[in-house]
Amino acid sequence: MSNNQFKRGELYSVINGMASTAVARRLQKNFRQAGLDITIEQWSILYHLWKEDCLNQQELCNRTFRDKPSITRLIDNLEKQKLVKRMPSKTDRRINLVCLTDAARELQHQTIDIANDTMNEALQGIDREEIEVVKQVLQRVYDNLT
Amino acid sequence: MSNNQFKRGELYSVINGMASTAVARRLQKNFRQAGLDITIEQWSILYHLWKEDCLNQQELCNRTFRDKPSITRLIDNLEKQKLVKRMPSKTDRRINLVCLTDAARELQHQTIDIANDTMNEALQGIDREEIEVVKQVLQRVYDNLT
DNA sequence: TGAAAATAGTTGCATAGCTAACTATATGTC
DNA sequence: GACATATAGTTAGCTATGCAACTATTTTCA
Repeated sequence: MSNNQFKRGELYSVINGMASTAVARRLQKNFRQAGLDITIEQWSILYHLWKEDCLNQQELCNRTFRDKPSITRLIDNLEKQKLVKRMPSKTDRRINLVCLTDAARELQHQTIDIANDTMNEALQGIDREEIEVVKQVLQRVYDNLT
Repeated sequence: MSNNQFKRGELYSVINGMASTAVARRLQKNFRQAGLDITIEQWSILYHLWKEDCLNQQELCNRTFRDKPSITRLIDNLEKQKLVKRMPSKTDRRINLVCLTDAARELQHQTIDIANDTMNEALQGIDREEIEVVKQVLQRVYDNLT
């Protein structure tokens, strides 16, 4: 096979594995070192609820790019840890609203600095315009496939 | 919290979730539609072996950014499907060399077009320089954290 | 109004991820 | 040569992911 044929595969490798894995692991490690018993996946759910509380599960699917069973189980685990509570919607009985507890609101203050520090570390030496390009390209990749 | 405080988190969200999930799912779907019973994770192992056969497991860890137990199980599953074979190294008895079978070599031809088509679809409307920026930024993110 | 289609969420099953603890072999040093 | 240390790989336990099939509601429309 020519080298050319592997260019795309290599890019797949880059987009899919490397950076995201490294960032995720570092963030997880930094949470743990701060004594916070929370996974980055759980954090990413809380992150969206901190921006807008009491989203339903489908909305969390859309915003986190996960499927419904994944959200069901993440919410199960977050409920076990008393960080969120499922509240049945009054207008549509199919819907669960996922609402933050006080404990989760407290967690926001504990994690936001860790997340910012981690991303600053990850983005060291990369300038604003490059970051902008990455965001736009990844957004377009996503749009191309959905 | 100010909007500013969430900029980094948002970028994390973008790098970590969106594009990579979308590409992975599409690739998986395209494999399945072609009747290929293989996961993208398994494919990514084969991808490295097609470039260089008979790597040991630790080397596969390094090249795929996975940890050792993950590789152990991926190789377990690939062996079950008769796509690779563990060969004990003759010079160092701690080491397994992971070598392709004929079936896996055949699979290369069946999957390479699917992978290329998928990446072309994903990268539609994105020009070469932008792709270059993304690759370099993600590489630097990785380097910053390792 | 009543049957079909759409939507929200759950459950079962398989794969994959991470950490920690473990075995086995190899290396380095006194 | 022997003991400490490093390295390769495996196992166990938990969380997370994806798909398919399922239940329960709501909406659509003939």
